[in-house]
Order: sequence, then structure tokens, then C-alpha cells
Amino acid sequence: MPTYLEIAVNVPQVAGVFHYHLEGELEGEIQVGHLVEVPFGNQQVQGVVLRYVDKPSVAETRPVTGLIDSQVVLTHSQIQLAEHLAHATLTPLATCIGLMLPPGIGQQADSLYTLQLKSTLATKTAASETQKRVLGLLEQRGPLRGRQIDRALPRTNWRAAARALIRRGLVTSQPVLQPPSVRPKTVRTVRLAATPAVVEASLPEVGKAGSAALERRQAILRYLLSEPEPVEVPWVYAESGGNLSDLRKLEQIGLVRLGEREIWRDALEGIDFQPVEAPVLTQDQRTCWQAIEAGFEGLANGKPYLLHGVTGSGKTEIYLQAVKATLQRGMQAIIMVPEIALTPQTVRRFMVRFPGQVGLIHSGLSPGERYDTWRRARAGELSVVVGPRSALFTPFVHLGLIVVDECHDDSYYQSDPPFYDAREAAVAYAQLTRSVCVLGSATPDLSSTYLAQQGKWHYLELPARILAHRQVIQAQAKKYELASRFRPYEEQAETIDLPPVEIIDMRQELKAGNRSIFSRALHSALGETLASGQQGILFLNRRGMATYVFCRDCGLVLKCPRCEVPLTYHAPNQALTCHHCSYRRNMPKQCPRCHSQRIRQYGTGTERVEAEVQAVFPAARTLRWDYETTRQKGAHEAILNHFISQQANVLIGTQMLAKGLDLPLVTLVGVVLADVGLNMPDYRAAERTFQVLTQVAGRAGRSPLGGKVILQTFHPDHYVIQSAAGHSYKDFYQKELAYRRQLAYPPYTQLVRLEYRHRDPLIAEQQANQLAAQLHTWMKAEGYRATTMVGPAPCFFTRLAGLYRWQVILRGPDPASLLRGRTISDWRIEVNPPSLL
DNA sequence: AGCACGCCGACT
DNA sequence: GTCGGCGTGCTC
Repeated sequence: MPTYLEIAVNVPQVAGVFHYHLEGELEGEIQVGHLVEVPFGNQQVQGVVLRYVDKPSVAETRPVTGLIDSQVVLTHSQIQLAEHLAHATLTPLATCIGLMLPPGIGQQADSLYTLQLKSTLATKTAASETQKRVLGLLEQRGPLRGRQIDRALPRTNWRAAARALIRRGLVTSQPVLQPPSVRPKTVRTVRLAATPAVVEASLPEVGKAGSAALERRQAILRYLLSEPEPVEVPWVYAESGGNLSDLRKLEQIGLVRLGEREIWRDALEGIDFQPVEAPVLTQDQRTCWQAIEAGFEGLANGKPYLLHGVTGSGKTEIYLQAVKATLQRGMQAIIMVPEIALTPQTVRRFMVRFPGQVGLIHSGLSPGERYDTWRRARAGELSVVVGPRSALFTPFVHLGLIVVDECHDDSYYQSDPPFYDAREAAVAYAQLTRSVCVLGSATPDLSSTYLAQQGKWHYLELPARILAHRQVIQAQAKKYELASRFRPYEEQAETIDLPPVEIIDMRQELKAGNRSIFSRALHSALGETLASGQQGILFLNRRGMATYVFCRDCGLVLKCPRCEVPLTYHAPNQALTCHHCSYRRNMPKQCPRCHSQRIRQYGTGTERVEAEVQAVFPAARTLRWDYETTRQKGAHEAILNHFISQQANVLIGTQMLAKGLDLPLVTLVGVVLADVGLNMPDYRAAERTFQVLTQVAGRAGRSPLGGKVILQTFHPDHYVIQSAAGHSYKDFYQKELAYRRQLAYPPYTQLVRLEYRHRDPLIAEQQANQLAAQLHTWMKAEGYRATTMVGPAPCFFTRLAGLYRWQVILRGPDPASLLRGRTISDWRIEVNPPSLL
């Protein structure tokens, strides 16, 4: 009776699982989680063993043909997580498993195409253009793999042509499966292979008398006589002056044996950190910590903790306590951060507190380094991993804690296939592994807070801004010869209020004849800041860069009469379009409300702001921090250091400014136009604007110098502007929640977004209409009465990389269930995406 | 009729 | 990803 296995094959298009049996020497060797090689159709492919089965689902199973890595690649919990993701995101299981393998391990099947000898003649009789191109390519470059031909002949259906050639016997194809492209790094070692007495006796005979080789080999042997363990060969070379050919010669004689030892490629190697003691917690922190500590005792009921704490309230210290508790229990921790480059300060605190136990994952790692971090975690050599969303897939066997720092950040959502939300996955994974899960933010997503309010998550709050310990503050105050604006907070810490926010009505500025992008208030505040040697930040909401149309006199924004979504201005034909329903109209000559002529599109970039600052304050040293200036590796850190070391005094930037940076000497934050983001045609536009304004306002006044925020807007009464200016999350939450309920958007419904891309706008539109009709049929047939369809309509960013985009949105209690089990090829399907642009 | 090509479904 | 089966449209 053979052993049967259920295996997920690594073929991205294949959703199902398949049954195989074991035979020969593999019997008894293969475990759940192993990466194996199996036949699949005509090909050899990789597969992951999911479970043993008693009865295969088919009469005839085929055998597993090889074991690719002797260690398992997935833990049992990871297999469960992959299954959860496949279900929740409508993604094939094999694709979800692919997320969990470090890059380089997973290899997909391919074919090697070889030209047959009679080809020269055949080239002439080839029927089609594509066939001729395939033959020509093979003639020129010899046998090629499918992926190489893909690169040489993009956007051709060369596979069909190749198939015809194979049928005619002009070309042969042979299935190939490449071995993993990453392997453990090893170093050569050497040890004595004979007894010391034998070695001593052989010393005079290991080379020609008087030769340099003899001396070198003798030195090698003498050194090895003093070393009982195998020694890495570079040491031997350094000690003896010998080389590899000497070692080979000695091995031939039988005096030494060469071996190999695995070594880790460690990106943190050579960096020394002094361990730092944990500070005493404040009362608020203690309360939060006690609740989380109960989770470690199994009292969390599997519910995650939402840690809501204003900027600088000490959330990281709570995470550090949780990590400490995890390690004390012999378990491991995953710390997710939005983007390492933007949060160097947070990352450093983990490395300093737990020296030698922390692994970092970031985009700068080589595949080999990433693979080694993954292997060290699997081998139990690391206990803490800090990284972006992919850090969740670290193969820890005894996971005890998952932290999601700045959990409101959109980078936790992978917006390319396979689409998944690392926050949702983290919560699910914590439940599967019975780990404690802590999600922290100063501005949690509405949906997260809603879950906490419903009692489905635990809610913890850190309301006070604790910026530093008393001694630090007093030292700073002394340095700047100032009376501190901090107040004592409990015994050890000091607190400071969030900075005051001044709302500037830009309509009044225009009426007063000020047409500059700076209001008079911002102009004078910036002048004062520069004059007193302090630093300022000017923030632009780049997402709002899309050109919408509004009236400079009354603030009216032109919206779609059907969708209540701002219309978007398109320069080429001067038309306005709704990106939800395709409504179009011409650009009006005057404002429909106040009949002012001053109605036009709006958009401003960082370059323009920088130029403006320099024009008004020629002595200002400006620094731009945006997509353009941070493309180079290490640019984030360079810009940050430049600013922190006061080589610049005005930092002009976009979203990145809102991430958890600690810039202590910033006393002024100017938001050039607070409402741009509000007018994006997206149900979360208000939420995102509130989050970014709150976060950026939190950058000001983090030192004894204090600080203030100036918020320029055309909508001074808008609830987002008002709540952000008042630092009132609760006000915003309540108002926004009411809107969501009214408009049936999350958290009251779930969404599925289906997107189609094509070079030809007409084909994209046709496909969208066709799918919409199909969805209607399914919804009707299966009684999806509470589910509504929005669209089809062109996406907000209509054209991306030369492709036209159309979308259909499904909104209802569980729209994903309508699509589960169906295949909709060529469409990108997202479940609960954070944005509908 | 014979061939190429596109589409679809199966692959354990 | 490959393959076979099928329908369509072109050429002989």
C-alpha cells in the first residue's frame, strides 16, 4: 500500500491540488511542507506537500520524482495560512504558497526548444511570420528555453507557432525544471586526517627538500596540529602562507581532509549594538501592557489588540515589552513595519534592545541574504524578524507575537498580483498559531476601530504624547536656553500637547489679492522659523495631484451628478469625466453656483513649492523629499541625515513626511493645500486625508521649542479639516462612519474590485461590459439581492503603462463568494482593496 | 481536404 | 506552463 500525498503544484495558473504517491527511496523521506518535484502533464514541476491522504481522488496516481530541499519549506501553520489566503483573496493556492518561499527557491516549469538539423530548408517553407521568427531565433542562438523566447519575441503568440513546428518535426521541445537559484553559502574547511604522530613523522616528506612549497605545507600542518576542529581555509592561508593547491596536495597524501561548512550571509554582520535597558513604563503604558500580557497567558480569546496611540505616545516601547515576553517564553516574533527605509529609528530600537536576535528584511537585501535570513529563522537562529509585509512569511516554528506597526499604512496591501492585505493575513495567522497580535497606529483605519468598537478586537489607548524622559528634555532645554514647554508626566517622563493647528481659508487669501501658494500666515511663520534658526516642513499631498476642478471664489468642486464623485480634468480634450460611471461634460466657463469666472483645474508639485520658497526666502536651504529625489538606493537615509544635521532648514515633501519620523527640531509644519486628497474619487479619500494630515501635524513640536501647524485649505469647514486641526480622531471617526453607513461602504459592506487592462481602449470597454453582464446573470441566478454593482467604468488612472483600465466594483455582504470557484481569466480581482482608483 | 490559429479544459 | 480537442477561416 503506497503512501499518498496531496500536493500543490507550482504552476501559477492552476488552482487545485493533486494526489501523488511515493515509491522507492522517497518512501518515508517526504514530510508535510517539503518541496518536491513531480510530473504534471508532460512537464516536471515543483510542488509542496500539503498533507497525507488515505485515498487518492483518482484511480491512477503518478509518483513523486524528487526531493528538492531536505528541509521542509513550509510549516504546518504556513500551509494553513496559504489556504486561508487562497480562500480570502480568490487567489490560486500555489500562488499563495509562492509568497512564502524566499525568492530563488520557487522555480516554474519550462521547455527547452531545439532546432532539428534540416532547418535551413525548413526556414523557407515555414508557413507564418511567427514561425520564421522562431526558427531564425533558434538558428541564431541555439537551443532556448521558453522564457528566453518570451523575452526575444514579446507580444507574439510564438507558442502556437512553435507547436506547429513541433508537429512538423522541425523543432523538438523537452521539459526542464531549473534547480533553485539560491543555495546555502558555504566556506571550505580543512582538518587533519591522520594522527598527530603520523603528521609529525610526515613533515619532511610533504615537498621537495628546500622548496617553498615544503615550507608552506609544513606550516599548514603545524597550524592544524594546534587546531582540533575543522578550520575555515582563509584562516589557514593567513596563518601559513599556503594556498588551495597545497591543501589539495596534502589531501592527496591523506594528511588532511577538506570539507564544507554553511555560513550565513548576514546583512547586519559587523554592526555592533550596545544593549539598552528598557525604560520604566508610564501608567498608560502599563495598563496597555497588562492587557497584552494577558494575551500571552491565553486570555486574549484570539482577538488582536488595536493599540491606538498618538504620535510619540510610546507605542514602540509596548512592542518591545511584548517581544521581550515572547522571547522569555522561548517563542519568536514578527514585527511588520511599513517601509524600513522610512522607519530607521523604529528598526534600530529593536536591534539595540535584542542584539544578535533580530533579522532585518528589506528591499536592499540580495536574494542570497534574504534566503539566509529565511533559513536562519527556520533553523531557530533568529527570534525576531523586522520587515515589510513579506516578513509575515518568516518560517518560525514557535511564533508567539505579530506586531503591525503603523497599521493604517497602505503599503501593507500588496497592490500587484497576488493581491493580499498583510494586516488581515497577520490577524488570521495569529489566530492559527495562537500568537498575540498587536496592531498600532495614531490613526487606525476606520474598519479596524469599528471592529474594536464591536468587541471583535481589543482596544487599547495611549492618549498622551510622551516624548522623552525628563533628563533628556532638561538637557535639550538647557542647550537651547529655553524654558521647556513640556509638563511633567508622572515620575519619569514629560509630556507636551499636540501642536496647535491654524486653519487658513485660502479663499480669503485670494480675495485679499494674495495669489501665491503661501498664505500670509504661512509666509510669516516660515520667515520667523528661518530667522530663528529652526526648521520647517512643507507638505504636499501628492495623491491629490490629480487635476480636479474647483471655484476659487466659493470653493465649489465639480462633481458627478450621479456619483457625487469629483470630476477629473483631462487636458487633451478639456473634458471632465467621472471615473465611476463615465459621465462626461465640458469644462464650464463659470462656476455653476456663484457664476465666478475663476473656476479651473488645480495641481501643484514639490518643484514648484521649492522654487516658490527660494524666490521668497533666498537664504532658505531647501531639501525635497519625494518620489523623484528618493529613487536612488540609500537616498531616504541621506536626505533624512542631511535634514537632521541641519544642513537644510526647509524640507518639502509628499506622503513620506507623514511616516513615523522623529525630526526633533521641526517647529513649523505647513500643509500647502490640505484638501487636495479629499477630492479623489475614492470612498476612502476622506479617511486617507485625515490620516495623512494628522500624521504630518504630529511631526511638529517634538522638542522643548514647541511648534505649530498651518493648514491651508479651500474647505475650512470640512469635517476632515476640522477634526485633523483639532487632533480629534473620535470626531472624525463618528462622522465618517455615518457617511459609510449612508453610502453602504466598508465597514458596513465588503468590496470586490475587478480590473481589466488592454492596449486597445475599445477592447477594454467591451470586456468590461461583457463581464458586467455575466456578473449580473450570476447575481440574479444566485439571489445576490443585497449586492450591487458599480460600473463598469474606466479606472481613475485611466491609462497605466500604455494600458487602458476598466473596472467593475461589487459591493455587498460577501461579494467574494459570488466569484469563488469560478475562473475569470485575464482580470485582476481584489477583495476589499484599500482604494478603488 | 489540409493546415494554422484561437479557445477551452485537463493536468493527480 | 503543455497538450489535445474543437471550431473557424484560409488556401489548394
